[in-house]
Amino acid sequence: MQPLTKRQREIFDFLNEFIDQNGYAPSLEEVGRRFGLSSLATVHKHLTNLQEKGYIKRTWNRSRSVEVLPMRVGTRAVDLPLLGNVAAGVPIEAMVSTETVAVPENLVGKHETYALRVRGDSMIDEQIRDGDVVIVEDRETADNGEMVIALLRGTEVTLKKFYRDNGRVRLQPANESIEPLIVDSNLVQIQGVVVGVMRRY
Amino acid sequence: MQPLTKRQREIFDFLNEFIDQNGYAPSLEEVGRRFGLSSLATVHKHLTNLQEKGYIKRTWNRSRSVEVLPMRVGTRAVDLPLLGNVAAGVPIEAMVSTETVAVPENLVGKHETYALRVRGDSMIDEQIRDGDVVIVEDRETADNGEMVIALLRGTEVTLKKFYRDNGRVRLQPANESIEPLIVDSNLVQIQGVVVGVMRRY
DNA sequence: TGATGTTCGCCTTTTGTTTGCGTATAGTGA
DNA sequence: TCACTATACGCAAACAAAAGGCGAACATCA
Repeated sequence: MQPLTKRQREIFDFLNEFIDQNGYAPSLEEVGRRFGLSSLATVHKHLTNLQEKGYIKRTWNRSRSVEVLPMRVGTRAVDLPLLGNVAAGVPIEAMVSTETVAVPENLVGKHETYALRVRGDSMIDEQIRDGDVVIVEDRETADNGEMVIALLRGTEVTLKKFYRDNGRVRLQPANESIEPLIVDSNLVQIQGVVVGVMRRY
Repeated sequence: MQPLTKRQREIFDFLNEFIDQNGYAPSLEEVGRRFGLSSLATVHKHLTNLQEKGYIKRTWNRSRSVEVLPMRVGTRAVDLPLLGNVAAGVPIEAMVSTETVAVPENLVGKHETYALRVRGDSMIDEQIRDGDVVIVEDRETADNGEMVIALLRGTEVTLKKFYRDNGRVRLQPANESIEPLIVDSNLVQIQGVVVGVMRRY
């Protein structure tokens, strides 16, 4: 990013401060007053320079439309909907609020993807603990060993590892104290496959 | 999201406050009364502007149907440098390549932050497995129970949980089969604190 | 029917844009 | 080193558009 002149730096800092304090951007007149500038053209030119150097963004001819651009331009992230909580055996508990989770886009594939918060320690043997967020890809098929969100007999929802066993399906829990489940493949419907985990301390 | 003008900000703040307090949105008349506006058209225009800028949602011709949309924050991700591998007991193995990891910015605090790939299962009891990426905040102090990157006697580097024990320091491994380490606090130097974990399947 | 939201025309104030002109300053090529 | 040039920085005035406001008529929902 291009370096700023002294004056530009001062004005840029003021913009930051003002927006942070008031929740809206200053008008040209307000910027001018702060720096003792009697002409709005001067202010206008400064803002244009700041914009050309990539520090701010403006919408043309809109009042107080200055936005400060974040300097660290990293990779993009995707906002995934946090659809609900998942715990072994209990149906997914839909959430009321429309919460979302920011996820780096390299974790997201081409399918529809959403997030679920894990409740309980039923997946502890797979190093997934209470409170973790799992990233789920919306798919109807899974490969052996993948962790899936499975719907059993149209009611029970679980998070288990998936194995195909000649005609039947084995759902292996990730907790020693829970027995694996072997059922007919037409009784189990896969809702999604876990492609990632995130935890925050 | 487009920035607001002064007036729009005031009205938006009032909407938030009102909904928060009453559980339902104000009518146009109520908004107008609050700001001393005699014409409902004015209020209506303001709400339309707020809607166009993406701050609120309305259902057409429905009473008190204003909803405040959740702020689009943290949609960005930051590229953190993947500095190396960390395993219990072995010094951090610096990586040659300048690899980076995309991390949602709400996982990153105000300190310098970097990432390390975990090697081995020494942290398995903390649900961190081989191959996981830990997000580390560059700090020199830690609170009890935080997971730290610690440098012992200037050579040995480990990832352990940190406890202060009257003048001494206890470093608790996250693997039952490894003994805790109790040392003088001047022998251990904290290099960073783990603030997050990410795994990819 | 009463409360509420929508739309229209018209007005004033606020704000941003543009043009023209001038000075100081820092770098550039001869 | 010196003229040349580009850029930053500044002023003033004219202009254009958005933002903010009014009242009245109209539509819609419960």
